[in-house]
This record gives sequence, structure tokens and C-alpha cells, in this order.
Amino acid sequence: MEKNNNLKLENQICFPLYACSKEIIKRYKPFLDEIDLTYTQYITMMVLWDKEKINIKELGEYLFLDSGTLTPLLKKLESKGYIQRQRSIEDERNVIITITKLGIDLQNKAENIPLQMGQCIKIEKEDAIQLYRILYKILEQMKD
Amino acid sequence: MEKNNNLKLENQICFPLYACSKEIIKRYKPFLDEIDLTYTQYITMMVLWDKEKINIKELGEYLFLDSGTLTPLLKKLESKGYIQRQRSIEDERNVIITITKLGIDLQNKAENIPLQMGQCIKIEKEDAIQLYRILYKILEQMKD
DNA sequence: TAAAATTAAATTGTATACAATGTATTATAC
DNA sequence: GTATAATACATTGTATACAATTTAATTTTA
Repeated sequence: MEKNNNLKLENQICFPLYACSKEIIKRYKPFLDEIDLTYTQYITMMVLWDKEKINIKELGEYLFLDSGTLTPLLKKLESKGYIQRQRSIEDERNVIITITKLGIDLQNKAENIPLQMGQCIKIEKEDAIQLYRILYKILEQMKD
Repeated sequence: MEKNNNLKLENQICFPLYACSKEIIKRYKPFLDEIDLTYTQYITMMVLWDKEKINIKELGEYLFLDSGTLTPLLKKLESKGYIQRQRSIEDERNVIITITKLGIDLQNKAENIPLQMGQCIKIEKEDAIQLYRILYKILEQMKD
């Protein structure tokens, strides 16, 4: 007769993570629309603003995404002119992603997004620190 | 010349949320495969194990999902025999979801999943409490 | 009360996600 | 040195997600 409390939605730890992630990404949309990027395209560009040149495997390790997601996404970014895709000469299994001048310039247009999002979300400094620490602890632990 | 640190992937708060959510959901897969549910179907069943009867709008409020996601998902769950969908008589705009006997029975098959996941994820009690508190604080704050 | 506004679902279109499989290339084992 | 294994990426198929629109029903308003 008694319910299994372990199977109640409000007792899950993954569910608020999943919900919170989606809700925040929704809040990005109006800002990202202005530079014609989706959230996944945005975090991909973030890696490229930092690295400028990277292969798909390594990119996927940073983003926790596989080629099934990245291949079409990178083709899209290429069609927008922000990146170039080319097979590596040394090892033809690799595809090297290079950021273009247009892609580099896009960073200027994106530079106020983090601040705008910060005003939109409102999380206390200490909570943000804790959240960040715990999430990377879990991500790290799951690598084994 | 200097890079914009606000646009570095490792300085984002949403990204580890997004990554962590996905990685944990991946870990659910082998357990959920055994009862032929996806993660989204699983959390939907969680609400129904608790409520037994609910309309799509209310269900969507619990799950942070809209009819565009729920309509096909609920049709799937209906085809599996776990739920029934029927228009409300009082207000024909509403579709009422009712759990079936098969759906109720499924809870027994799912009851050890939370424990198995707990062994799989390994997060300290205090971290879990903090994480839970912060995530719901953010979700709550975003409602306004 | 008839027109306008609102509401709840469903539908359409686009973009992820990811498991599983296929393909071409490179590395390894013997 | 060749058969085998491993690797990187692409492709296929399924299942979300969600914005935007449509449809049908109900409520509100003038």
C-alpha cells in the first residue's frame, strides 16, 4: 500500500539538474537569436574561440558530445561561415576544425551574453561556487 | 588581444549543468532498458505513479515539458499499455492521462533503479543536499 | 448573447542527442 | 609483411525538445 518514495519525482537528484539545464538554455535563446546561434552551436564556438584549431574527437571530449551530434552541427557552422572542416593530412581519419575570421569576429557580438544571462538568472555568488564545484566533481567522478 | 574570459567554456555555470544532466541520464539507460523506458518516459511515469490521473498541462508543469514533447511521448506510453489518454467530458480542451494496471505494476520493476543509480553516481550526502537546494532555488527563481 | 480573447492540445519544422552501424585509415600483432 | 584490431568520423534510426502555428473548446467582454 505505501508508495516507493525513491521513485517520487521530488526525491530525484537528476531531475532538477535536467530541468534546470533546459530552463536556463531556454533563457539563452533571445540572446543567441541575435547572433543566429543555438546553445549547442554557442558552446562549440566557445571552444573554438579558445582553441582556433581542433579535431572532432577532442572537441567532443570538451563538449561531452559525439560525432553523431557534432558532424551535422559543424556542417551547419561551416555553412554559416564561422568554421572550416578539413581532413588532416597526417592522419586522414581526423577532421580538423578551424575557426574563420567571421567566426573570430562573432566573439565580439557574443561578449555581453554572459553578463545578460547573469542578470537573467540571479544566483548568489556562494551558491554558484558550490554548484560549480559539485557539478565538476560529479563529472570528474563519472569519467572512471 | 586578450581573450574574453566570460566566454570561456570553463567559466560557464550552465555548461556543467547541461553536461552533468546528460551524462547522468546516459547512466540511466542500461537500467531503463530493462523496463523498456526512456528517461523522459521514466520521469513521466514517476508523476503518474504518484498522481494516477492528471491532464497534459499539469503534467507538463511538473516535468517542465510542453505538449509538443508530451503528446508523442504519451502516445508512445499508451501504445505500451502503461497509460490511457482521453478527452475530458467537463472541458473537452483537456486530455486526461490515467495510469493502467500495467503502468502501476511497472513501478515494482522500477523500484531498485534509484538505488542502482546511487551506486553508479557516488555523490557525498552533503553535496547532494546542497545541489538539490541550489537547483530548486534557481528553478523557483526563474518562475517569475 | 455574439464577438473577441483565452486556453489546451496537436501539429509542423528545426535542432539536438545518442546508440548502433558502416567505412576508411592507421596501428599492432604475429 | 599481412591479418587483425583499433580509431575517427559519418550515417541511420529513434526519441526528445521547443518555438510557432493551428484547431477546437471555453471564457470573457462589450
